[in-house]
Amino acid sequence: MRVVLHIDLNSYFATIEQQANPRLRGKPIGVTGGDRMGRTVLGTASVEAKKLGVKTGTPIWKAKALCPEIILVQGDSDKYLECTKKFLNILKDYSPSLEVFSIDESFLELPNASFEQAIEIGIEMKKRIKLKLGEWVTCSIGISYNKLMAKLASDIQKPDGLIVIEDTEAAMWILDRRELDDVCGIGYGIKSRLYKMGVRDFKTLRKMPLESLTSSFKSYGLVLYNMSRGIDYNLVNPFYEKPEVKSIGHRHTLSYNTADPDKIRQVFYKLTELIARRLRAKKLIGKTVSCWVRSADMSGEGKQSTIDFSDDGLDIFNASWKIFLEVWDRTPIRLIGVTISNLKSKNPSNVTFLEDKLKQDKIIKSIDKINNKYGEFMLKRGVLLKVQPMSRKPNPYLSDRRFKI
DNA sequence: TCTGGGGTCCTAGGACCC
DNA sequence: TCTGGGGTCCTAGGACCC
Repeated sequence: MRVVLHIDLNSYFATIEQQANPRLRGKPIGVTGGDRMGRTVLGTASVEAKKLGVKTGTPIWKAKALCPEIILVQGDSDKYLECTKKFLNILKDYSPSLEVFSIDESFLELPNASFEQAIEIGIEMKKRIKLKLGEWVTCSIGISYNKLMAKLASDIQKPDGLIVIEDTEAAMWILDRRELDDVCGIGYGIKSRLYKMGVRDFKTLRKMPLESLTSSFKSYGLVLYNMSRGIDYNLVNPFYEKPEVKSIGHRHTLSYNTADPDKIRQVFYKLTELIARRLRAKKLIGKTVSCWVRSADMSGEGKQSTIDFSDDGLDIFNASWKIFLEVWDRTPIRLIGVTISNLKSKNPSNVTFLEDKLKQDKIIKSIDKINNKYGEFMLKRGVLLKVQPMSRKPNPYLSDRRFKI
């Protein structure tokens, strides 16, 4: 039996702010991003604010309406990252199998541990987190036999919880008392599709034949089928094996809707330059530029196109602006988003690896071609002589680990 | 005055090459 | 001249997470 912990820092940004500033403690606070007015939403609501119906993601104007005494605090991402590092350093002590799920959530797998030992570790962890990050910083820990149920378990008791779900029987008992979208992997879209099929809870979902789920949801049908039974085969992905970023993007909601091309172009310049700066900081270049536009009625449209690998803001601007002009119907727009994906390292050593691989691929192809034509043995020897100098170097693609570092 | 901003993953079809 | 099938790249679109 696997033992997986999910550790969730409660109202993270808010508790960090309350820890840093005693005057905020015990009060409803909301942590905001950039601007405090207009069309922005809360990054985090404190426990006190949550009690008054203000949730993370509530628009600021609405938070003020629900809770006029709410104190808005400007968020400080550097501070949170520093705290997260301390948090992860504590978790690392218990197992190398640590997956960083987000800035305030992690999975930890304890090989060869019992649930009793996991509970002890959980209690100790909580103490150490408070000691290191401050008395106000609490976490909810879920312990179970897979990631799905560990995450659900940590959600049950907030703040400062510790819940264990030991087996599938307990899992199903709990699932039957939760909403479909309480589970990680079911969001608004899938929930409403299930509702239309007459499935409103996990009990009913469990009765659905696998075939009818796969016919509606394709491969995700099996995931749903398993979910309703508390089954989840996903492994904990250790942080040191996590691949590099796959895409870098920015979106921005304008402070007011506009159809003024000059204003919009200014935003594009800003977004694309920000993206390019981040690419350069990570020594990456990207190939696919996507642009997404949201109209005043919240409907959206987007497209993508490919460019030559680049980390130049102007290249990204040109590509995204071109897409925008194709997509834009000249009505006022609300949001602009630009993302670059298909990234690779600008690092020359990696580029030579890449070229080596391309060359090797070509050679392998020609070997195969010749062999298919003339038979396996005779001609292989001749071609292999040519490959020799190249294959003396270990192929980095044979070892995942090497390639990722 | 409804609904931010950072991401990831998956599917499917068409183009193109061998 | 009429074909199969595998693989890769590109694009669109959908769904999910925090």
